[in-house]
Amino acid sequence: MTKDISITEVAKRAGVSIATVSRVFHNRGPVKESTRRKIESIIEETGYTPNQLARELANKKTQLIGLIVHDFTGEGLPRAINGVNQIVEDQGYHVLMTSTRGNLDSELRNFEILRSKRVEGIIFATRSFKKEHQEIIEKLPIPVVVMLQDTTENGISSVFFQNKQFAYDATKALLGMNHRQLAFFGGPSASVNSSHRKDGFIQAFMEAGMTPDDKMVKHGDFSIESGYIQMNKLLALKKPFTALVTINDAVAIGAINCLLDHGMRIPEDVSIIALDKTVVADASRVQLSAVSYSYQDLGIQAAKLLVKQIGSGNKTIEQIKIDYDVHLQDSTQRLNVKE
Amino acid sequence: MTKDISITEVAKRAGVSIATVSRVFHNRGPVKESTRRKIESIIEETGYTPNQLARELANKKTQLIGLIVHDFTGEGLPRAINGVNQIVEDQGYHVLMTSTRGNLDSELRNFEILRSKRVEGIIFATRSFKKEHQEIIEKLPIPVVVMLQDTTENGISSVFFQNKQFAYDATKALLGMNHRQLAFFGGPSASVNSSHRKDGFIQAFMEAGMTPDDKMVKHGDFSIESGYIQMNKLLALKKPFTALVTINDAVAIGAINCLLDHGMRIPEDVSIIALDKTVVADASRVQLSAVSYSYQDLGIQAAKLLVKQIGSGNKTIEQIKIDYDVHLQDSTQRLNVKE
DNA sequence: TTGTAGGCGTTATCAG
DNA sequence: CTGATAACGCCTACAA
Repeated sequence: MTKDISITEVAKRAGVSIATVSRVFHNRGPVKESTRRKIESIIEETGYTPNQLARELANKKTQLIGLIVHDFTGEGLPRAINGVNQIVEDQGYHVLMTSTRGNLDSELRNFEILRSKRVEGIIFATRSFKKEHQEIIEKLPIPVVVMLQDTTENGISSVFFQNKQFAYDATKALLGMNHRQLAFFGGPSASVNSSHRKDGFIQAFMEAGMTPDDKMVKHGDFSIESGYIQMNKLLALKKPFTALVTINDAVAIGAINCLLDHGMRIPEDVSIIALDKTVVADASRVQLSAVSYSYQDLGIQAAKLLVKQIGSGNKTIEQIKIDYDVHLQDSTQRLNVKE
Repeated sequence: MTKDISITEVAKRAGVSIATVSRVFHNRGPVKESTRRKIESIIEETGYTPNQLARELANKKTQLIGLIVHDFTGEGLPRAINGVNQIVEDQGYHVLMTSTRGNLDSELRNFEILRSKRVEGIIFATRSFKKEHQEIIEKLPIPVVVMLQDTTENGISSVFFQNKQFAYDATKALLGMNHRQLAFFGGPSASVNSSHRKDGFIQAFMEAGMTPDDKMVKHGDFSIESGYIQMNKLLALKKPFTALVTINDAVAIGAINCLLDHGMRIPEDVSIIALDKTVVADASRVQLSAVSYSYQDLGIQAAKLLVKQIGSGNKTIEQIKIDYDVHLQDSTQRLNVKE
């Protein structure tokens, strides 16, 4: 339980001025070898650590970046946060974290709080980007990078997944395997990412000259249980379908479990492709065909972009799209066309 | 892109002294109504936000707590972090987060960094608590709470799960169902928590008057895949067993999938109980019997304890054990004893 | 009701 | 080589 000691105290004990102590501590400027040693030994025995607050006040640099997220759970976000932290620490920055529970007021307040803490930049992850966000960000004297949403139109840099694009690709893959009766299990209808994925699904569908049946497009949340429930409802409709696109792997597993419980087989009876692949996918008894993309990379790119903007001082708007892969494994199968 | 403005600047524009501006901003002390309005309008139009650094320097309070974790991923930790953040923000504190990738040097360095940032307390989550940690913590002028390990013996407050106890209870439950040939799938042998759970398993086993067979105790990691691999190895031994205790639900699912792939049935052929229940458990086709405890609560308790210690200024050593439940569901079954 | 001034712990500039 | 001293932005007596 050593108490914190100030540079003045060290100087006093060494019988020198604080300027000299500072020089010794930072190895800069000339110092006579004997006094240097004297000071060093005092620093050692007192356990002196410079007060970063004072230091930061003096050079107007906090080496802090702020992070605003809904919460810290979920399959992907923690990985993204990890990516952010990794990059940021490598650059000598630290992360001040805040969570908002998705509450708009809380989000806006967090921008204020982080600003008053003089963070040098902010990474903001949100499920839905609103005008209020844009307004507050515009007034901020520091760069902001949005994660998970494309905010290019709002004049703000962002790093995000290509939701519509990969949903389109995945759907095309199913169509290419001769499937024509497709279902889609989305997330909450309020989720922007979910609706973009739905858009991709529908676009591929329509380009194939078909009109999607509203009844085949369901909404739930991102959980395994939700997949199970949605599938139960779908089966109750007694409408034929040969393939399914799900918002993520958890929902796919729920759907698969439900199908298996009804005595159906994957992929013989139904082909399934998931639009997100996390560790949960490993739990599937059928190797899941899925679109995958790296949350870690999402965080890394966001952090790199932010640090770059902090360094260059300019706020040019950049847009970074994270790559994805469509992996076809055992849960999808070519449909034999019966004439 | 409003620039940050200082209190001096506001005072200048309002034609008053900074003391008056301060009074207005904090609503304290008497201020003439007209000058108050004048100042308020200037604060409004300049978007003045007090510089927390300067403020904190002046009152020697940062309202910051530090968090040191291995990384931000995993099933449980993000929930714990969420719990921490929730409590801490409610109390007007903020969290400075650092991750160490399990590297000892990095852990020690993070203590120094956080200290120099003058956080008022630290929450440290680690997989193995070492002497080096103890030494550095003892020298810190601020309270530290360790999460996930019992560090009472090291004279440091901690909040943790009752690993040995619940492993013992779970094993007893199986023994109570007449199972006598038990296997145990642990995590990495270096994991302290894993070895405590193994201890509980072995103790229950020995209390029943039996000696555990080393071959039936396996080590891997915490993943679904690891469960699958360990089960494959176990089956290769061709040793009979009727029940299995796994380090967590993911490993249980891997083991179950492997058993199902070998044409065996759960729980008819093997009863399984997992020593941790997270969202992954939902993916199991057989409702998993498992021990469950709240990671969120772990974080909440740790944060509450830390805030309390910061407030009271004393560093009394406290120990908080998180409660658990043993839920017996469909993956375990009473064994019919054949005479 | 308002202003002055010292202090918080550093950094940095400029004399000695 | 070394030491004053003015910032940095704010708080808080204490004076006026």
